[in-house]
Amino acid sequence: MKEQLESLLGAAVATLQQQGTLPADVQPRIQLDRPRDKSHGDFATNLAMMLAKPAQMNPRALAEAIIAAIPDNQLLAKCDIAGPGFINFTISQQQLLDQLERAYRDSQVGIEPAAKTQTVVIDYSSPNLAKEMHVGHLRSAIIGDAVARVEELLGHNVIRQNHVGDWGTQFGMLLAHMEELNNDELDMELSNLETFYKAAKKRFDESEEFAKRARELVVALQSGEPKCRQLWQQFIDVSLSHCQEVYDRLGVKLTRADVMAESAYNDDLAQVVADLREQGLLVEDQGAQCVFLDEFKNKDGEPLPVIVQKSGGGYLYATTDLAAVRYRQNVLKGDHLMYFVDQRQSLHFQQIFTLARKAGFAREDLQMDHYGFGTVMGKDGRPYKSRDGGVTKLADLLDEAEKRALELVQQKNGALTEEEQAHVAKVVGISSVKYADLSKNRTSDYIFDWDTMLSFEGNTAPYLLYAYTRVNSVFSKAGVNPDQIDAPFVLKDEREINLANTLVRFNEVVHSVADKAMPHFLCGYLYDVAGAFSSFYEACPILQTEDDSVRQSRLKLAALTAKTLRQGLELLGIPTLEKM
RNA sequence: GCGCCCGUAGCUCAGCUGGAUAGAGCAACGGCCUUCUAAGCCGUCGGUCGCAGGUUCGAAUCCUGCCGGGUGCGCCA
Repeated sequence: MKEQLESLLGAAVATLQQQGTLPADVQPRIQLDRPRDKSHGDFATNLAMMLAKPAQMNPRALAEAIIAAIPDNQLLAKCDIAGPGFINFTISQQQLLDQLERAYRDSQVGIEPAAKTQTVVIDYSSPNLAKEMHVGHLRSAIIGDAVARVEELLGHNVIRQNHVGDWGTQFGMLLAHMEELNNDELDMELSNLETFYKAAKKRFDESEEFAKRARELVVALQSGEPKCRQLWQQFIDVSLSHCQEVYDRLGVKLTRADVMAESAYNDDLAQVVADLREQGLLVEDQGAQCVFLDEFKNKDGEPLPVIVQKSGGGYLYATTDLAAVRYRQNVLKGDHLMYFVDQRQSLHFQQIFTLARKAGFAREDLQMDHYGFGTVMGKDGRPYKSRDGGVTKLADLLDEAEKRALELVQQKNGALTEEEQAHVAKVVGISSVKYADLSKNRTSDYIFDWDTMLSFEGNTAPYLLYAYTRVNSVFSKAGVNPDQIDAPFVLKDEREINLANTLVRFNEVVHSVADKAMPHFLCGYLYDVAGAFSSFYEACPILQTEDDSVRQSRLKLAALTAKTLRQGLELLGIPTLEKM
């Protein structure tokens, strides 16, 4: 709808340019808003005010000319000029009805594929395997997964990349600790990577001999010593299965097949450095191989180096990331590389992107974007910590979410069987954590608060899930198949109209999520849908209605609501519940 | 010191490329269950958009300078 109107306005501008009313050289960006106030129509544009100056006309007069130049169409019922020169558009009701009908019948709920489809490589989650996943790993996994789902639905070829850290220096320490344990001890200790890491670290700090062995093992590992590699592989397997458990619980779509570990690039690192040298980009500084980029300055205003090889000969994460860019472009054939990594690494990624282009690793038209996100904070406004002050393991966090949700379910709905309660608690608990994260602006820090996220009021997962079950119960009560309502939509009540207008926005919202990699747009939208439905549900009886055509229409509105909520939540990686 | 992000109601957050009286939820207060799930709905109260300038017909939004917070800046990832 929005796009259609945009092209109508584009045509109007072109006509005015032909007529000489508007100078031919202006190329206005056509801006369309959804006015908050319904008296301002369904859409509004400030086009006349933007063009008033170049046209040397008063905005209201120009607005009239624009309206006159809009081609004949089925879309608009009314165009009004308001205020200083806004044009307010009212969409014809037939158009709204057609759109609803289309969404109702469409398997994608009216979401149109992207104009041009691309291969999108999405780097997300990417934890360090040395430790168990903790709170800090939540956002990348959840946000990245939601965006990946959206990109997929829009028809892009999505390739997930879990760039796990399995190659750093800390693995020496872990391997040294593994060596010291017999098989039984090892199995036991590996069951909790957090304590295993701490134990290894303790040995490392206390024993000089151990530290020496740890450093030897790093070298042995990276040079491919078989015994050492075998030990390492054992550790990685354990750590990856911990990750997989978390992904499965979270409903994050990553699998082992998406793992492209840092170690996988090992063989290419020397080549990366050699290529940089060949390009004349490399400078040796204090024994390290560096590239100095003029774009980035240090504290003295001098160019900042990207170190690609340590003075000892070792490689760094910058080297690996450069190799990864090359792999994603050349092997995976990516058109767009997306990185969902903590905001704090933004300088690093800017350097990598700049350098990758400069070195010719990335084509001019390769799109690379770092989508950073803020920190998860505790209620005290400090980064979220567990009670003992340490980092909270993700597995423990999810346990607590499910536990708290179960308490709620037990006190709220005694009608469910124990089994049902357990299922509802799992879904509600996990979804609450995810939704709390997804519903906030990606770039800002957010405060992690159990009570707010598990509340049934406001923009929360429980509220949305509940709204869905209310819709669903209408159909189970009526014994009607929501997909087979063969009657037209009839919109009379203002709450019906409001719900309908909300439902048809789905397509543009999903596209804006993809454009900006901002899932919270979708959350806000689904909250609007649930709110519009709840108001409708209170005010407009469905099953008790005498008039059958109204009854059918309301059922159909409910069906489309359910469909929209289900699809929207699925894009966020949140399942729906039939009852709760 | 330099770079990036942020500062909106008592609290948690929206506010999309500048647009019409700055919006939700919580909290506070008041209504609505013999009727489709009240885990809901309806209403009232609440703001100098950190401060000061500037650009503009129009600024929470863009620019500059302060104040306050976060984070990053050579061999960790």
